[in-house]
Formats: sequence, structure tokens, C-alpha cells
Amino acid sequence: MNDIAEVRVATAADAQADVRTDTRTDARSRTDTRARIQQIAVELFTSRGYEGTSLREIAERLGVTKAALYYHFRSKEDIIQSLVEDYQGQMDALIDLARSEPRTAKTRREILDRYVDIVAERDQVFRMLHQNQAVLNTMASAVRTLKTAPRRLVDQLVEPDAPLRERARMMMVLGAISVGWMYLADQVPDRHELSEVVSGLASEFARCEPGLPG
Amino acid sequence: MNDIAEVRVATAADAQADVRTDTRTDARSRTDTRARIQQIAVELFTSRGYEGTSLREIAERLGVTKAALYYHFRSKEDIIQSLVEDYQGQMDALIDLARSEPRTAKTRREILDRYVDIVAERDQVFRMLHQNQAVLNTMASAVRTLKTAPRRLVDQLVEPDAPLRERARMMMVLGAISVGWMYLADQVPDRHELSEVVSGLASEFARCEPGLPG
DNA sequence: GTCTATATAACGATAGAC
DNA sequence: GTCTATCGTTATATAGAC
Repeated sequence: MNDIAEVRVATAADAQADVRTDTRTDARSRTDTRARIQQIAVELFTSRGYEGTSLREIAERLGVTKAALYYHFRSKEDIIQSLVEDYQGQMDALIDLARSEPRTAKTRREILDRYVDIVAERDQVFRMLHQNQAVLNTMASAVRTLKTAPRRLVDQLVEPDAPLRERARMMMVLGAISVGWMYLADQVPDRHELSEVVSGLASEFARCEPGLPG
Repeated sequence: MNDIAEVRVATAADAQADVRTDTRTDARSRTDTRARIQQIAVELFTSRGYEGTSLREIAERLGVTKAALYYHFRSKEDIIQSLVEDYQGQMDALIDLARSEPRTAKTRREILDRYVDIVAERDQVFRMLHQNQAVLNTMASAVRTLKTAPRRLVDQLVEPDAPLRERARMMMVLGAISVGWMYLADQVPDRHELSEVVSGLASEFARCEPGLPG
């Protein structure tokens, strides 16, 4: 059950394309190098930082030269962009979902549970983002919008005229989920158990457990 | 009450030295340039990242050349080290305090309140740290230990054999405080009100409000 | 798809004059 | 305390052969 920690960056369209065109029997598919670059990149960006990781390092781990990377990605920023695309889409979809539902305790619990799932299933990308918050400020628009996601989500979960205390509560619940997962995921053997514990506590903090008024 | 957001890096010993030796009447004290470097650095490290900020940029904002910085600091890393020293000392003291007290609800509330105070009073440095988590991995020991602070603090707040749920709860409370403060501090007019709201909610999440069993 | 070779630029840091 | 000048290194990115 630890494979939910994989990099998870391919889109559904990518996967379909693979199935259609990939008739080889060897293990190395046509898009495999690209995926391996992504895997190495997410690891190095997390441990040494985006700006602290050179394309030379990535290439060396892959066993190719720096120039080869430019066949698969137009730039270094293009690599990190490809890594966060899927996560970004999931977060946008979550915010849209929250927007489309009434602001009840049930909705909040549902949204929080799904947020935990998104984080847990994209563990590596999520960690990388948290380790490289500052560099996102210097990047193109698409990546930057990630930083506003928590605020946008809170806006959909509390009433527009909610008092500070309730806005703070919801923002703190999101922080509790993020940090709780980040600091505990590599310390516990069963990540599925962890995600259920985190979900449960998040709902308790948000006061939207079954039976509570919403 | 917004001046609690200032950089707050000078040590008590520094301040004493200033008082003793500084008899000039002009506004520029002997250690002022060093302090101004620190102020500019913490701003740039937060917005553009540590590795994304060059010494040339810091020097330009200060109106001097790059070389002048080396009179005040031995290296770039020495600058960030000086910035986090005070925060690090406060966190170590907090963990020691938690270690010295019994694990009661009252202790937990006291520690959480003081953690909120530390964060609120060192707002700028705290933000910078959260925006540059990855680069701390590549640095010398002193700065690195900051990353273990949350875990060490949780270890002192829950029983050694506490179940996952209670360890997760306390880690999530720390995350709630950190993220809650970071995302809300520049959105609310009264930071003192915010710190009280955050403290109150943290104690509620941790189930250590007055009247609860501990 | 990957290579060699290179363009171009910026970085952190130091030497030594003033 | 700040300057000019520079060293040595590394970075992202591209051109063109294979």
C-alpha cells in the first residue's frame, strides 16, 4: 500500500496514448525517459531544492548528458511545470466541487476527505511543492496559482461574511492536514491508516463530524 | 501593534553592546549596516528564495557593492544563519521547557500559546524559513536542526507510547498554527487579535482547553 | 534521441587600494 | 567600511553531427 507515494504526474491522455501506440515487448516505453527525468527531478527538487538542483545532476543520475534533457523538456521550468500540472488540476477541481455544493457540514467533511486523498496520492509532488515555496513566486502564472489554492478553498468552505475565527479555523484545518501528512507519512508503516487518521482529525477540528450542527 | 512583524534578529548581547558604545547623535549606528543587510536579506529570501537571491541584489538595494557585504558577513550562508539564530534559540528553549514540565493539559496549552507568540513575534524570519525549506537541507548543522523542531516538540507533548492518532493530533496542531498564521497574518488588520484566535483554536484542536481532562 | 562543443551569463568569494 | 577588479566555477541553453 506504499505505492500511492509514486510521482503520479502522467495525465489520463498520456496514458491512453501509451496504450494505443506501445506494442513493444521490452520494458522501456517511448515515454519512459521523460517519466524517468520527472522521477529523478521530483526527488532532487525535494531534497536539494529546485534552484539547488542543476540539470547536470539530473542528467548524470539518468546516465545521459545535459543536452539530452532538452529533447524531452523545453526548459528547467518546464520540468517542474509538468510535475505540478496534475496536482494543480486536482486542486482546481476540488475548489470547483466545493463551489458547486451547499456549505453544509457534510460538504466540508467530503471536501476535506478528498483533499487528504489528493495529498496522499501525490505525496512526492506535494512534498516538493512545500519544500520550494519561494521559487514558485518567481515562476510563470500557471505554477504560481498553486499558492492561492488554500485561500480559494477556504473561501468556498466558510460563509463569505464568516468571522475571523471561522476563517482561521478552516485555514488551520488545511494546514493541519498538510503538515500532519508531511511530517508523519515517512514515519508510519501504513499510509492508508494515516490518511484515515488525518481525515478524522481534520473533520474534528473543522467541527463537521457526523452529528454536529453545520 | 504591527511592529511585532519586524525582523527581530539581534541578540541581547548585541543590544547591550550598542547601548554601551553608541554615543553618536546621528541615526546611523555602528551596526546599522549589518542590520540593514539582514532586513533586506530576509525580505528577498522570502519573496525570491535564498538561492534565487544573489548578493549583488542585496548590495544594490543597500546602495553598496557586493564586496562590502563581506565586511559584515563571512558568506551568504552566514547571513541566513544570523537570521535564524534567534528563532532557533527560542524553539530550543520551548522544547526544553516542555521537557521540564509534566504532560498535562495545562502544559500543552502553555506551550502552544508560547509557540504562537514565538511565531508571531518573528513573523518575517518564520515566513522565510517556510519559503526555503529545501535549501536548509543543504546547509551546515546549526540551521538544519530547525527542521526537526516540530518532531522534537511533539515528542515532549505526547506520551512516549501515545497512539498514532494522538501523535498525529499534536503534529497537526503545530501545522495548524504555522499555516494559519502564515496565510492570515497579512490579511487581518489586528495581529494581536489573530494570535489570540490562533492560540484558542490550537488549544481546542489539541483538546487542552480549560475544563477538559488532560 | 543522444552526443560533443560552445555561447553567454551569473554566481560566490577574494585581493588590495583607499 | 567601501571600493574596483578579478578569479574560478557553474549555470541554463543552443547548434549541429550522428
